Amino acid sequence: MPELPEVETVRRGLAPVMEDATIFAVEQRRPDLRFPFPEDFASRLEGRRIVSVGRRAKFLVIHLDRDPVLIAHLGMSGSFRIHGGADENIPGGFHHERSKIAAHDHVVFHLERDGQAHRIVYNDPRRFGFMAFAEARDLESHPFLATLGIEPTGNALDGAVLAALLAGRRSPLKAALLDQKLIAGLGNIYVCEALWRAGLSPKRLAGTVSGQRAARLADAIRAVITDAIAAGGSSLRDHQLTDGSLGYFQHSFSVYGREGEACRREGCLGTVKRIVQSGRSTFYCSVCQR
DNA sequence: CCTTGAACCTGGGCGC
DNA sequence: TGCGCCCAGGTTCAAG
Repeated sequence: MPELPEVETVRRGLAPVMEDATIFAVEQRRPDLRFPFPEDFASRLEGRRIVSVGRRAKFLVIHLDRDPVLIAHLGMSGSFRIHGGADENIPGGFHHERSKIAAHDHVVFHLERDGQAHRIVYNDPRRFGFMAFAEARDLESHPFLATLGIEPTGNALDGAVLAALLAGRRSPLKAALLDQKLIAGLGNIYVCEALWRAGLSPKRLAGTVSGQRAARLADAIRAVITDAIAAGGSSLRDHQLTDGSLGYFQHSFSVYGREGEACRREGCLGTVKRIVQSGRSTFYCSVCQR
């Protein structure tokens, strides 16, 4: 899935088309994804104007001109595609059969903006993604968002904050960084990459990271997220950008997916290893990550 | 409370 | 070629 940089890239692709657009029809093509769609999903969206397309951790948060707020998660394989513009039908000329539906296209949002029609298509082969409604005034306390920790973007995540989050934790550092209650938005790829950049072992006890180590790790986390967003995210398997193009950050991976290759750190003679931690692959160099 | 493991799905790649 | 197994960006839930 899409980790934070991929979701942010998707958000930036959707915002120019969705913001200020009116939703004039929603095709919901199955009753559920990971969870059932909310009651009256299509009808509660139809007729609404989109005010903003935001993001919290890996969740897209779409504000409308009145309740509900639409929360969307891409799961492991979800993606949004934008179709249309000048050649698209506009309200009144709208025909369902005009939608060219591909396998696993689960939701089609028909939008009208500045007199032009657009379709936003949500595709998700594995259906680990989901969509939900929240009330704007209770957004922060919605079950999906209430427990999320600090965003790894911006300057809020520094060494002292990170050390406080990790203090006393008995789990491996890798598992702690994946915990969305502590830092919200990191996933398997960027945790591996940040640990390599910081020179810290994924197996180290989380609670042992403090002081200079914590400062280095906080810097590494912010840097890898910033770099990945700047590159338009990573493209793995079926993840793609809203225009169907691919992100480039995967070419910058230092350890992820590089099992058996030489460590890329200057002067390090180690080899990238793959181990399994809590059921998921960890890639790291046991020589320079301690 | 903390931590771990199973469950939810489909599809691609690989070895036989 | 076909089959079975392993693997894949995440989150929720149950149990220790």
